[in-house]
Amino acid sequence: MNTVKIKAARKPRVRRPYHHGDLPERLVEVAEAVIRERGVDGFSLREVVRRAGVSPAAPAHHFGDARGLLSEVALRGFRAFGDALAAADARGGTDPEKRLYEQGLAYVTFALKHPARFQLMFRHGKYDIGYKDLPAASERAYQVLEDAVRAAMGLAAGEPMTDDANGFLMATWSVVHGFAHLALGEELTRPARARGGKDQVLQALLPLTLKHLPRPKRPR
Amino acid sequence: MNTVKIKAARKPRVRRPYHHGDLPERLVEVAEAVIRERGVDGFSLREVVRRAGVSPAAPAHHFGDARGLLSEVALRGFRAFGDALAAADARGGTDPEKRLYEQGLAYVTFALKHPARFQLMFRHGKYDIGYKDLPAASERAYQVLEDAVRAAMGLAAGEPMTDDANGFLMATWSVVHGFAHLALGEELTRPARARGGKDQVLQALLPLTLKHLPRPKRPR
DNA sequence: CAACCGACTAAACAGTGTCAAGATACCATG
DNA sequence: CATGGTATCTTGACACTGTTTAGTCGGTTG
Repeated sequence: MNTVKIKAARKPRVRRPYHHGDLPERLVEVAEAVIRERGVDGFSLREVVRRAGVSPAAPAHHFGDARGLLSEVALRGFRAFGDALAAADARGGTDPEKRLYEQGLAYVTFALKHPARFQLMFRHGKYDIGYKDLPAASERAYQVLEDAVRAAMGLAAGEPMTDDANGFLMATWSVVHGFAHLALGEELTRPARARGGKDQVLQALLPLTLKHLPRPKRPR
Repeated sequence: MNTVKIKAARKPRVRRPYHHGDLPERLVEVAEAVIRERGVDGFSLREVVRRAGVSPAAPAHHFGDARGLLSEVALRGFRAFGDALAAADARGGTDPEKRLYEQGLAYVTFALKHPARFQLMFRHGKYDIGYKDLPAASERAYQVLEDAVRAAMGLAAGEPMTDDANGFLMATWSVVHGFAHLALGEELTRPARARGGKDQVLQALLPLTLKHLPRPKRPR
């Protein structure tokens, strides 16, 4: 509500906002709230501007179009995602298998705790894949996984990935990614299947699944 | 273009169509073509009626609203999907591991050969989950997988699924489902990662990944 | 033949994203 | 301190979307 207007006499070069405090920031927050409540498909730029109390054309100058705004949201999602994976990796210490397990746990946990972000991140077509340093943020999250895989397969940092390592990586990634999607799609909690909510999925189903994470060094 | 009008004097009870040959059928075909070309998000009911040459309100009487039409498309997708999995399962013969491998292959192949269908099927919110016998069709596809898992884990048909069996099932499902999603999202074919198109994914990356399908009976 | 009914059209409505003009508030400069 | 200049935002409009309402047509049936 209150627009901040104080503290204008610091440095002359700081780009201070306008009517609205900091509209771009506010728009991103509101956009995230909207997809949190209405889902990625339920997103509406007009709903965002309505909540932010500005005109429908206001976001244009900052983000271009709706895709631009969603790209910013996705970028932040990838940053937070990469952070979560890196933290989990560190939690795994020096044991490659533990690092991968922790990453898998964190992967699914992130997806279930921030479903809107996660679903947007993997819904190309809703945002611009090349937006600002989104490619870097996305690639960084990927690298966290690849590094742990390299350690598990005994590959140095510079060495090229072998076919085996790539297969191992893709299988690991696929398990956690697939589990996240299935859980978010309520596929795992149908009446005929196991029941329970998100907590049950995370605490019971996920560990049962992660027992079957690929193990390195097993030929044929 | 040509509406079929011949052969009207068969049986008096057959519900014969109207202006348009068979509009419901035509709408489903066109709808599938639209999502094939424009993606699930690019779907537009008005584009469908435009191509079918009817008014925007025409689908209402047959399918209610747009969700209804997409539900029918999804239903057919699940039927074809279940058929493909069952055929692959049969191809696996009596070896449980082979049955699961073939199913995994078929799962991803279906996703890459019919991306529009597949993506719609797993995009709840775009269609009605309880539409007609869609639940049955979806559950049937699931059962094909569960049956093979039961065989692999040595469980009889009536026996309840154990935690181990469920974990094994979810892990298997997650790998192929995740791989399909990653492949469709172009995540596996980024410049930094492995290159190549769909064929390369199916022929090179997928086998590398399926090597790491969960193996039954491995405790801890 | 008349009445009926399912299938479709025509027209309209509210909602969407985006664009072209214009107004406004801040900024640096004279 | 006044004065442009410019980034920021508003207003109004446009084309598009899905859905509803009322009406019309086609074919069958009593």
